[in-house]
Amino acid sequence: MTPPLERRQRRVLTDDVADSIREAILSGRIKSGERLIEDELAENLSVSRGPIRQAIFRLQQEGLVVHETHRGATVAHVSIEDADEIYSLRRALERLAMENVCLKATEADLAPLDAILLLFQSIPRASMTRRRVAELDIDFHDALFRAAHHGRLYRAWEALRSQIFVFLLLRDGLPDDYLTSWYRDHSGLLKLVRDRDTARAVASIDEHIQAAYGRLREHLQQGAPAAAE
Amino acid sequence: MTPPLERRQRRVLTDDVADSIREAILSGRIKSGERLIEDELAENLSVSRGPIRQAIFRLQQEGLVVHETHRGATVAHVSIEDADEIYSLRRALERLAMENVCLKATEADLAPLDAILLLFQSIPRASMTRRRVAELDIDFHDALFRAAHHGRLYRAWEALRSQIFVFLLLRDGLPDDYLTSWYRDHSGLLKLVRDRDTARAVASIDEHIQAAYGRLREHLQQGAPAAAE
DNA sequence: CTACAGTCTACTGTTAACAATCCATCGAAC
DNA sequence: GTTCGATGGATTGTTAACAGTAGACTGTAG
Repeated sequence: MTPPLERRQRRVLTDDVADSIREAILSGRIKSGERLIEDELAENLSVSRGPIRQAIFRLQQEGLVVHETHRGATVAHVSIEDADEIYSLRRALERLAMENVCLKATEADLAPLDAILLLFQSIPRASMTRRRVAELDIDFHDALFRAAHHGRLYRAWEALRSQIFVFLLLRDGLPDDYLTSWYRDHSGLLKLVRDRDTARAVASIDEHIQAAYGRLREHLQQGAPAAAE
Repeated sequence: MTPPLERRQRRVLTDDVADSIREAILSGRIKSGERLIEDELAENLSVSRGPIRQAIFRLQQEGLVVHETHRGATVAHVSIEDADEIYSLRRALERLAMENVCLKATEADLAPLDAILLLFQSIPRASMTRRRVAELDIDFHDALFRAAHHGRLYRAWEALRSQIFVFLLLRDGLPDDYLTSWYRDHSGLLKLVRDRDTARAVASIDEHIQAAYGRLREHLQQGAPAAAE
């Protein structure tokens, strides 16, 4: 068997820029609705406008940014209707992903999932932050999508990933039972995959996403609007 | 009711360039696997490399082009595994679209669908080309996705649309029964939507996509490989 | 005070020149 | 002959200057 070592994509300025801006948005340093001015960003990051523009288009593709011709880019709002769109699409994608994972994933594909669960357990609850859980959550599902061996599906997921991350960061409390059920749910999913029990795995992830959406809806409706205007 | 006249997005050079290159690929003027050289395209289209680059990234997003850092872009191949990916993802998307259409589409959203069916009937069979049917087919489904009022779903569809179009163009025959069933299938779908019969509409479009995939598979397996190397 | 037209500024869209990278070619060493 | 490393040309990544647009601002008329 040929070792499948892929050509490592060189990192290019646009990549760094996109990471920086994404991080600034996710960390809240740039707030929802705020304009992204190319010159300004170029100055801050000591880079010309070319890579900035490309990065902005990429972030638009990720749904973090809205771009209008001749009017510039602004950080996207996330309303409750957006949550509806995001989670309904996510549900369809994760179902398909799960089918493919059960069918095609090798043990090597599943190793990262184990690693994430292990990492989760190794972190003392006291030092577990909302952000940390969100990262592990996204990483877990990302690994799942990778394990599906379905390039186009993975790219559709990429267009949603950051937006989901935003929602995961919204809640600020970290109830103890949430952490327990987080581990139970995810390791349960992994177990079903290892059993290659496609039907139940799909049903289970469907339920998983729906539950997440339910919690989010509840939070959005009672709490403040999703993001400040 | 406020007239929902949206701000019309100004067309910008990148848009024209993307259209030109897309058309060149779809019409076969640039063949699968061929390189897209920025300078060359810039010269041909009398435009600088900036818009060319953006257009290439957009086409990559549409799946028509593969881009590698420092190595340039080439027209994507479509193999039988790609067909698998494309149609499985398409199936998931169209199901979700159909759900939303049955739930949310207004009569105004459905008018374009009527128009397409009417147009189909108005074209004499003798002058019906493979390309023409393919366009009507894509337009029909595009209108369906629009009617779903689900921005993110629509964008996921956009990332697939051109690739599906490529497949539709592959077959060269146009059997008479294909044309009859084309009309029957599509008008049947529209009828179910008008009845707001979500369950059957979803089942029906699912079948519709699966059948299309079946025909494609058959063609790919017996005929030549999907595209010349 | 409100509505409208003209100007002005800040910003995006576009261009062309510059820098860095890849890959094919060639030659030398083994 | 084959493998390895250097050289050069072709092509992409990056930059900075130029061109055009949208929206704010001013002033004027009603």
